Amino acid sequence: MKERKSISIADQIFEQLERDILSGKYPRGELLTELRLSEELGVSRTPIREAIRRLEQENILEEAGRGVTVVGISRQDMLDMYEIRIRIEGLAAEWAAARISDEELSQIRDTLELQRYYTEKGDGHSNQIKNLDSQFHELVYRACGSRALTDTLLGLHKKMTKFRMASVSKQSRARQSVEEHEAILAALSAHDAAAAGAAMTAHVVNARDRMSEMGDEDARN
Amino acid sequence: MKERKSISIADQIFEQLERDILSGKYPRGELLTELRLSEELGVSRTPIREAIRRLEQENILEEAGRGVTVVGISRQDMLDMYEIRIRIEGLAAEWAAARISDEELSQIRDTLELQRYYTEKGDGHSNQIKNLDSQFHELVYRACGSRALTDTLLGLHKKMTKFRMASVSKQSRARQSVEEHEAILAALSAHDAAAAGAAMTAHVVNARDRMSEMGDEDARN
DNA sequence: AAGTGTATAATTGTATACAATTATCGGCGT
DNA sequence: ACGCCGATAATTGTATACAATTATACACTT
Repeated sequence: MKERKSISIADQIFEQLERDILSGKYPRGELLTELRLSEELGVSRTPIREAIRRLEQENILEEAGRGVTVVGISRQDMLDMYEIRIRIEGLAAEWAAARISDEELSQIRDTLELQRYYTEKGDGHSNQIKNLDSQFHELVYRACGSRALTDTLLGLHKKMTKFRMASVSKQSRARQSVEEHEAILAALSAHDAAAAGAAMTAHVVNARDRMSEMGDEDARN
Repeated sequence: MKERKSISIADQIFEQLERDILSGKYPRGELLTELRLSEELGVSRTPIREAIRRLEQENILEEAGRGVTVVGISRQDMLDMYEIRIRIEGLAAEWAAARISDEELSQIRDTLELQRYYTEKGDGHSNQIKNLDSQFHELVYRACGSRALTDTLLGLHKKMTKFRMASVSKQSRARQSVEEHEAILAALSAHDAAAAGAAMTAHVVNARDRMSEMGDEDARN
C-alpha cells in the first residue's frame, strides 16, 4: 500500500537548483562553489556534486575552473526553443496520431477537461492551468512512440515551463489555448496524422507569437 | 606552456561508459551496479556515481530499483534522430549563414579540405573521415549563434556518431558527402541563408536514406 | 614599480566508512 | 507443496577524511 518514493536528497537538490536557476533566482554568471551550496542547503557535498553534474549535463551550469557558473536561459533562448518546437512538435503529434491508444487518448481527454474547467472558472488558477498545459503536451510527447523525439521535446519543454514565471496568461489567451488543444485532441482521436501535426504546429506558432509580442521589458540577458 | 587539462577520473569513466553503451558493448537491459563497475574499472564508487548520474540525465541509463539498466540507442532511435535533424539542422545552417565570421568560415574550410584529402587518398582513413565529418557539423552548430539549437543538435549528433561503428561508409558515398559539404560551405561563405539551409537539409536527408537502405541485419533492438 | 616565486588558503577530486533501504534466501507453519 | 515471514546479504545514499590541484597574497629581487 505504501508506494514509497524515497526521494533522495540529491534529487531534491537537483530539482531545487534547477528551479532556482531557471527562474532567475541565481543570476547568470554567478559563481557557485560546492562548499557554499552545501552550507546554504545544509547537506554534505556529495549530493550537491551529483546535482551539479546533472545540471552541467543539461548545460544550465558550466564549469569555471574553480566552481561552476550559472548559465541559465535567456528570453532569446526561449524564442529559439520555440523555433525548434515549431519544427518538430508537429512531428510528435503526427506519430502519436498513428499509434495512440484509447488509454492514452482518455488521459489527454481528462487533462484537457480539467484545463477547460479551470479556465472557465476564472482567474486564480493560473498554476493549475499551467501544469495542465504542460501535462497535455507531455502526454502527446509520450504517445509519439519515439524515445528520441520524446526526450528532445521533454528537455526543451522542461526548461521552458520553469523559465521565470513562465508567462502568466490572460484568460482570453487561456481560452484560445484550450480551443487549440481541443483541435489537437480531435485529430488524435480520429488518428488523422496530418491534421494533428498541423494543429500542433499552429498551436506552438501561436505560443511563440504571444511570447514575441509580450514585453521586452525583461532585459536581463 | 603546459595546457594542463587534468582530466578527472569521473570524466574518463563517463566517456568510457558512454562509448561502451552506445557502441553496444553493454547490451540493452543489462543491469549495472556501482560496486561491479568500480571493481571492473578499478576506481572507487564516487566517480562511478557521477558518471552514472550524467548518463541517466542523457537517458542512456535508467534507474532500476537496484542499480541502473542500460537503455542505449537502437537503429530505430537513429532513424528518428535523423527525422529530427532533417527538420532543424537546416535552421542551424540558415542562422549560421547570417552571422558566421571569417574565422569560423576558415575553420570549416580547413576541416573540409582535410576531409577531401583523406577521402581521395582512398581507404584506411575511415576514422579520420568520420571525425572530420563530425567536426564539420559541429562547427556549423556552433556558428549558428543559438545555444538552444547548438545544444540540441550536439546532443543528437554525439549519440549518433558513437552508435555502433557508426556506418563505415564506402568511398563513393564519402565523395558524395564531401560534395554536399562543399555546397553547404559555399552557401555559408556567400551568407546565403536559404541556400545553406536547403543544402544542409538535403545532406541530412541523404544521410538518412543511406542508413535506411543499409542492412537491417542488425536486429538487436 | 614590476615581476617572479613561494607559502598559504580555498576548492575540487577521490576514497572510504557508515547508515538506510531493498532484495534474496531459507525455514517454518498450515 | 505453497505461501508467509524473518534473517541476512547486497546495494544505494550520505557524510567525512584526506589528497591533489589551483588560486591568492605577499614578500623579495631587480
